[in-house]
Amino acid sequence: MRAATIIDVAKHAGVSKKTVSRVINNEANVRKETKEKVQASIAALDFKRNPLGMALAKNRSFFIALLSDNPSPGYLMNLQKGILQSCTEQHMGLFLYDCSYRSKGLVPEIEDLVENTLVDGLILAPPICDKIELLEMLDARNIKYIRIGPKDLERGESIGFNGMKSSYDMTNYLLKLNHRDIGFITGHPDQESARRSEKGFRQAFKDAGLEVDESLVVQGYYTYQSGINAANTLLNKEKRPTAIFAANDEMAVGVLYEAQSHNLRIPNDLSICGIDDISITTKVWPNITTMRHPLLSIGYQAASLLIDRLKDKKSTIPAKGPNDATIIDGELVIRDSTSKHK
Amino acid sequence: MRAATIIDVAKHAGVSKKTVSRVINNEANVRKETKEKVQASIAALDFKRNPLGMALAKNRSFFIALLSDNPSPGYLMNLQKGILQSCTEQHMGLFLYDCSYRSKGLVPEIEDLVENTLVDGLILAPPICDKIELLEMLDARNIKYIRIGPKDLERGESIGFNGMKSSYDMTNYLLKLNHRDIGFITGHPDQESARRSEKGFRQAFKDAGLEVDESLVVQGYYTYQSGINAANTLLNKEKRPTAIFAANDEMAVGVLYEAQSHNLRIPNDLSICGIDDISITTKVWPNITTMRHPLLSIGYQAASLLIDRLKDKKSTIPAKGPNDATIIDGELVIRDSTSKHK
DNA sequence: AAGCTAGTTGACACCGGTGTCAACTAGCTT
DNA sequence: AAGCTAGTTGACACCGGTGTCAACTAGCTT
Repeated sequence: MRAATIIDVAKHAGVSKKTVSRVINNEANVRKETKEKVQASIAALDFKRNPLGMALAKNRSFFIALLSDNPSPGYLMNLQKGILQSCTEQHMGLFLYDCSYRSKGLVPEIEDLVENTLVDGLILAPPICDKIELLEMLDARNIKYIRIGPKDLERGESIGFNGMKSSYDMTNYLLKLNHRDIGFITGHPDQESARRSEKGFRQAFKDAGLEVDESLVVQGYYTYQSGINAANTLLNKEKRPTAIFAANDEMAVGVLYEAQSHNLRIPNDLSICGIDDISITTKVWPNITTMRHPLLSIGYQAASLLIDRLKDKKSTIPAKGPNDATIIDGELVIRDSTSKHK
Repeated sequence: MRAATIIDVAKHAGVSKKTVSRVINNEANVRKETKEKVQASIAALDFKRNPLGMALAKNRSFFIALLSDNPSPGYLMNLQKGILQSCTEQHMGLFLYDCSYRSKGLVPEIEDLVENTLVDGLILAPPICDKIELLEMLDARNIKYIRIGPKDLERGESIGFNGMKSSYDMTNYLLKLNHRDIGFITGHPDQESARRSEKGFRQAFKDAGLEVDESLVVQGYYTYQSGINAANTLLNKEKRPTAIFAANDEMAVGVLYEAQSHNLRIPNDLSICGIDDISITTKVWPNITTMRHPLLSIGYQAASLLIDRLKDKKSTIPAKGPNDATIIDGELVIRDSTSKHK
């Protein structure tokens, strides 16, 4: 049994297919009784609009894509969930595309993706959102995008969190617990967020009139393994830190592992904390103290914003000016991996 | 700059658009020099076929959907990754759909999904794959699907792992480590996989000439929290088990948490193991011993199989008969959460 | 050279919708 | 009643491809 088309409905209702189209799209200027007649026919035939036909006619695919290259699966999972939720609500499809930030062929790769799938817009997760060549290509092709947590705010709209404040707040919390020898594991050197969190960490020390022990600041790369490595470095120092603050949870989980391997009791022997609040932080023992970055909500908002922008595609003028970013504050979530230093 | 269409290419090459179409689709019976001329024009104009036009003409969307309702994010993530990989390779799109197995409106919900997105086929993850009403609806609409790890093998093709054997092997491994008081946390009572793993557990005891202590078999639901609850029950017994075997890793992680809350040293005081080999098993301390179920590979194979079947859609006769399942064996991965019982 | 056949090509309709524009209608004003 | 205007409707072309079928062509056989 073939599905009913717009022509079937038109015949059934005794009107033209254009009129049916008007009713479907809820356009004004359709006489009330005509509208009701058509609606009755739609119900009678169980008509559903074919999205492919519409997409072709409207020259829009009703799909958006999420471009990511994030080392923390938990981070991505939450983001994706939020985006998916918004997409489902608004009857848009979501295309996932996992790319490599460092790949030389990234721009042509995405160009291909855009051409082959005809996505209407893109959501760029960090660090992809900071690939300037990519943004230039998208601008040139006039493809709308929303950046999540970008480095600069020069291009397009974006949504992100106040990474510096998160880091500042967490450091303050540790200082308040009387920790002074705090190990800090930085984020990936390529990413601006890494710089922001380090800044927040240093600012908190400064504001407290304290000095950062540079030997306790260790390079990380946002990955689990880099957390392990950094923790190993820190824990083998003659002067071991009493707390380790990792710039994201993925690394904090690595720190926890390494600390337990060193037979340390958490939080008695060592406090550990991270940033993001990914799900694994409440699955490990002990649960990890973190700054909650509401990734699900951010994904949801980013997708909603993008879909909104796609609706009024006639307006080439951006809805708001550049430098146009929504910044969301993190929230301190105290769990069992941190305690007062005696 | 508008993208080149098939008509542009036709004009450029001085042929009809049908001939261009033939070249694109690599059809036989095109004269060699014509083909080359067209290919030159395609290259010159940087032509890319519009997938929407093709989809509409062919009455196929070139999308498949993954239907899931799985409580373990790690399980799903791996499956999804494998499926996505195959889809990307074969130029198919993937639609994710997270539904609720127990929802009353599931069947109409999926019916809507299928109509609104026109997916060509479906991959059904457990436990969705066992929803008979859903399968009947899909059969009636003649929509192809592949089931992953289904209960029965009556309908369509499927791919799964030998859950009974995995459980049997793991139990044997524990027995070989001299464990006798083994706590077993079952899977979700609705899912056949739960029955199979319990069967394997019992068979191993039987084959070893031992008896299962029924008080150590506790109901679980495949979720992290159910693992915690079950572990709590087991660890508070007067006769505490020396090992706990959870029917999936998600629960095993919960067991690990609870055991550590009870101040137990793993594996010295308690051995813990699970099934699946999801990524978190190598992030917690200590890493968890498990049976590797190559979910990524299974996802990949399932998608490839489905896409294959969609290619010869003329053949309504199934490529192979019913009862047609690929069964993959798990592999014991020994890590740090299990040790010999003294 | 005529006849045949397999190979090659294009005209046309179609997939299922939407946009444009002209024509028609209803209800008002004069 | 004629004229006007805003509201309503449908014919037609189009989005970018593919399927069907008939016509044409090249190269062979007789």
